[in-house]
Amino acid sequence: MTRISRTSTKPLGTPTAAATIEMVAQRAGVSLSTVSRILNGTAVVSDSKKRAVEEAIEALDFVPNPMARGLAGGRTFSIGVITQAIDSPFYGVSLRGIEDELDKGGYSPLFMSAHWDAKLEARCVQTLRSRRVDGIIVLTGRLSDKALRASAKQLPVVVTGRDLKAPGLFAINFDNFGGGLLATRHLVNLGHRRIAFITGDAVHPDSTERLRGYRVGLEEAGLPFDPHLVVAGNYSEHSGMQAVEQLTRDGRAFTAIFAANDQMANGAALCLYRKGLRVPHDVSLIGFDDLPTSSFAVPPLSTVHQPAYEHGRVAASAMLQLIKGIRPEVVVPMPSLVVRESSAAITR
Amino acid sequence: MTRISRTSTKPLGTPTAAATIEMVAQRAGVSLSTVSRILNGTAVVSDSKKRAVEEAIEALDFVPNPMARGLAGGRTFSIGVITQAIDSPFYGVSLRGIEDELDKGGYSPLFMSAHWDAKLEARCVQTLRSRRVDGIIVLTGRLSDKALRASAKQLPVVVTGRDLKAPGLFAINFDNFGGGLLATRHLVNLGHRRIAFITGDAVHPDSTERLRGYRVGLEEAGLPFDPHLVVAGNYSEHSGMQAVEQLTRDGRAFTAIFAANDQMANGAALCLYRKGLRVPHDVSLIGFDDLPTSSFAVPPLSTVHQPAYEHGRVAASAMLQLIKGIRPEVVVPMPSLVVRESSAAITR
DNA sequence: TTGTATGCGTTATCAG
DNA sequence: CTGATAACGCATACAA
Repeated sequence: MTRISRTSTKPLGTPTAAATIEMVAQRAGVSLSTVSRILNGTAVVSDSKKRAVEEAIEALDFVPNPMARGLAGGRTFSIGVITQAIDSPFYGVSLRGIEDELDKGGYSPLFMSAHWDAKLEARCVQTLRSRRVDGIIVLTGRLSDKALRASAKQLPVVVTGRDLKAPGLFAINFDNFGGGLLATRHLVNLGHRRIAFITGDAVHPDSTERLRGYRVGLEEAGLPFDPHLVVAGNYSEHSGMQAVEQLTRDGRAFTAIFAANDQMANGAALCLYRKGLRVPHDVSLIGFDDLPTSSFAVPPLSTVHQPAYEHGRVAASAMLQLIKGIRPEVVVPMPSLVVRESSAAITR
Repeated sequence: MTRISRTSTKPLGTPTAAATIEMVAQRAGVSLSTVSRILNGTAVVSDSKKRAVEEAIEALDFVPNPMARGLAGGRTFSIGVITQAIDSPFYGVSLRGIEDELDKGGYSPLFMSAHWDAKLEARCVQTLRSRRVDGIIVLTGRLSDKALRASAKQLPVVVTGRDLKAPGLFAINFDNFGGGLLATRHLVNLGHRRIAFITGDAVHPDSTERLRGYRVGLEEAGLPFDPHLVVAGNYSEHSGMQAVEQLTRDGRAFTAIFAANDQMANGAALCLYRKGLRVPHDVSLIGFDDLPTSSFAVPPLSTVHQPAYEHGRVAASAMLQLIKGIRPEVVVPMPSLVVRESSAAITR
């Protein structure tokens, strides 16, 4: 019977009894603080001692205890990351970018999902703060700018998808307008004149920016803006389906659809399929985001590529700089058009 | 653990510097250790003092410092979670389950991606241990059973997708065989007699189990097993495409395809589409996993539903029990058949 | 350049 | 039941 007992007095043969700085110092024949200095590069240390310490560290397989480090130094080397859903197909990629970049700086991410709920998001911030994270990265949250500013007074904050300026706060916005323009121009160039637009969640600035890109794209081409061709979605596949449903129910004539994200484009594609409308023969379709799965959709989806992984890296990099006390300087990656098989020249 | 602050007259950001136990003790007129006891339920405390302390905690908006707790108590209240890719469409849902369940017990997950690389995975374990996590959950990793057993000697380990028994180790396996059987029977019942199978990564037990389900399903129906109809994939969309490519290039006759996961099924669907083969009219298709997006595929994909969210919850729950020192007792959720529109009765 | 001493916020071990 | 007090492992002023 294999029963785990925690009460017993360690009969387990612990191979590595977690070395401490003290042990390292002893083995290297130096003081405890010298080891600490070498570890943190806090001060210059003689080469000989340095070598001795490094050897001891190696030999003892020493790894600093983050807990003690945090307690003593007031830092935890962990960054809270608030995302809306840890299983989001889009943000997931960004999380990886954050993870990778943070790791370079010796930091670890602490992910929390807010599920698109401002209240929950505020709670995430609380929890994160109670965990004493050294900073918080918010991926396009629902928190008010005001709340964000308040948080930034307590600890460094990086937020994506907004334009915002405040001390201790760094906002990174991506060119949603440009992306929207790109997509619209593509459709226009293909000869489409009646292009429907499925919006994202109205409260999202990125959604309204994409819409603006659509409007300007139309304008550029001298095409009229028809409000009836703009239907509201909420970034979910389901809303994409409903949007097409509404469009056809209302008898709107259109030859192309620009969905504010790939998920809605997929929903739209399904609805079109159900109605016997072929993509792209009967209606062209373009999305936004370029989810990893979009190139395998049937047919492969034309879309606006967002470098989500880079987004994550950039955000993490900004945080690292913020922590170091320097004003972040980052290059924000631009969206680009990806033409696949869901969009084609108009046939009628 | 985190208390939601009531509607008080206090403005948003608490400018007060993080309250400590000492401050609480002072305000409540008791000793520091009494507060600790109440916080942890370590011993019985008189009701009067208890009330006083609770009031002080509320008033000071006190939240224990995890760092100090970790240092003193030797615990961190965080659980390492090793997943293969934080942006995996399938595991992402499980992560949410883990997150939610862990939260109930006052624990936080620390996610790490191993990218299907055993070496990297071993490093994740190291990093996690250096962070002093209280336990590690491994989602279907590549680590050898031996390595896992070794880790379990140091701290509680929960692993999914394996059958394994060791002290300090709890393995949760899901019924991949049953799922494979379900899918195969479905196709057989639809009248299909030449059913192709696209395997997952050969090193994965879950993949081979699904294959076994396929074989037994064939057997049950008195159908011959044709090795030529089994083609190797690696769980990626691309490999699904290649598999169909190979099947058709070799001129194999088949009326249905069972892919060992939805991603490969999607790849297969795309390849079929390119070849002018309609789903399900010309060939029926069924996947495995039931990704969130699968119900919006064109056409919506029939598949074997895996309760991934529950998987995560179950794993986390097992970990919590392991930590408490009790032998985990969990109910493992079963897979179920989801018939959508990619599978239909044979037409020829 | 190096070592010493103090403190970080809790838990745990003792006596009362 | 309750309260001192010693760890916990490290960073950091302060000395040398």
